[in-house]
Amino acid sequence: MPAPLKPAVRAAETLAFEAAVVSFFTDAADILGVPKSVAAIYGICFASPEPLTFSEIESRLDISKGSVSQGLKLLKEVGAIRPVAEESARLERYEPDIELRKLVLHYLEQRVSTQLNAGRGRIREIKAALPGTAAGRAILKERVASLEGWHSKSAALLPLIKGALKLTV
Amino acid sequence: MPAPLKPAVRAAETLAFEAAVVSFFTDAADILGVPKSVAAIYGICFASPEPLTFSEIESRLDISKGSVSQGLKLLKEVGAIRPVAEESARLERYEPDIELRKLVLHYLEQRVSTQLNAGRGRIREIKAALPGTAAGRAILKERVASLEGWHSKSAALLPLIKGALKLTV
DNA sequence: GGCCAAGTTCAAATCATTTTGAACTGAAAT
DNA sequence: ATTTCAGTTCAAAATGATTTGAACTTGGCC
Repeated sequence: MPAPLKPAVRAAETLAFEAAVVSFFTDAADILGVPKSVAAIYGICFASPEPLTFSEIESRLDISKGSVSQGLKLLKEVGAIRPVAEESARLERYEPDIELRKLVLHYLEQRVSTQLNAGRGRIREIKAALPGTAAGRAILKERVASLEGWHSKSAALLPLIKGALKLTV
Repeated sequence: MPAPLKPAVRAAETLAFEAAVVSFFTDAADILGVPKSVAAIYGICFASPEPLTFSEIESRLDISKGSVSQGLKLLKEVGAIRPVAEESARLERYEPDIELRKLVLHYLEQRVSTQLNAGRGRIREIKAALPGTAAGRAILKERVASLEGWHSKSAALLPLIKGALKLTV
């Protein structure tokens, strides 16, 4: 029976604090475009002053190993958490990148850029062949022009936003 | 056997055009935060120079009456389409609000504002009780401050974005 | 009134996404 | 060489959101 260096039972205030932080992130999960479990993993790391191991994350959140593994993988790829270099330790520990911008950039990259690029092709198709009578085509032409306007304004804005995120926040 | 004023079989080019426009919007559906069927309904209205009736929408998209009913309801509420005033006609016809801003505003209102407000409460909770040792609390304090910074910057930005959408686009 | 056409409602079915868990891999410990 | 521990993989289960369809309402017309 080894003496527990770290009590498995943690203080009630700590648990409450963790719950509040995790909720903050899981509530935001769909705006950030990540599954709840991923937001929760980020949250639990955020809520701990010491970097956490895989199994600490698993037990504090009570989610499956599979989810922890996949979630950590995504968060590492995106740069939202990073392994803490600790020479001698055999278990990797993770700490959050304290700025949320990595998660936001990931979202912009995945969702917005992807859609803008798909849109570019669609608009080409659409402009290529307006059907119908002359009168009808005139109306459609105007609509498609407004679509194009939207599209190109968004496309122009996106890099600016990305740039702003890199600087500030 | 009544003479069809409007042929049920429409030109292939028209069908292709509609398909391209509908795809444009259904691809964008999740960025806009609406179900695909709703995006499709908006798309089919957008693709028609003449305003469409309920049953035209239903048959051109081949979706159920239930979905058309719910989709039109949402789009009307949001102001993304509007009934065309045509004095004598018994069937309502709908045309798109050609600016996409209604849909975007709806999204900002629903998702972003909601989350920002929920976040405000959470942050209060979180700040109220940082747990742990003094050293730990110092780290957490910094993290929470960064969260708060994010939150308040987003909250400040949102009305500006809404305002910009109302003016331009 | 009774009937039909147009649209609404909502519970059940479908579909997409996320999560689980059990089998597996690899690497250290004995 | 075997055992054990840490983590990965991926097919199947669970969950959550969307869509369907059938029963129902409403309003016009005979």
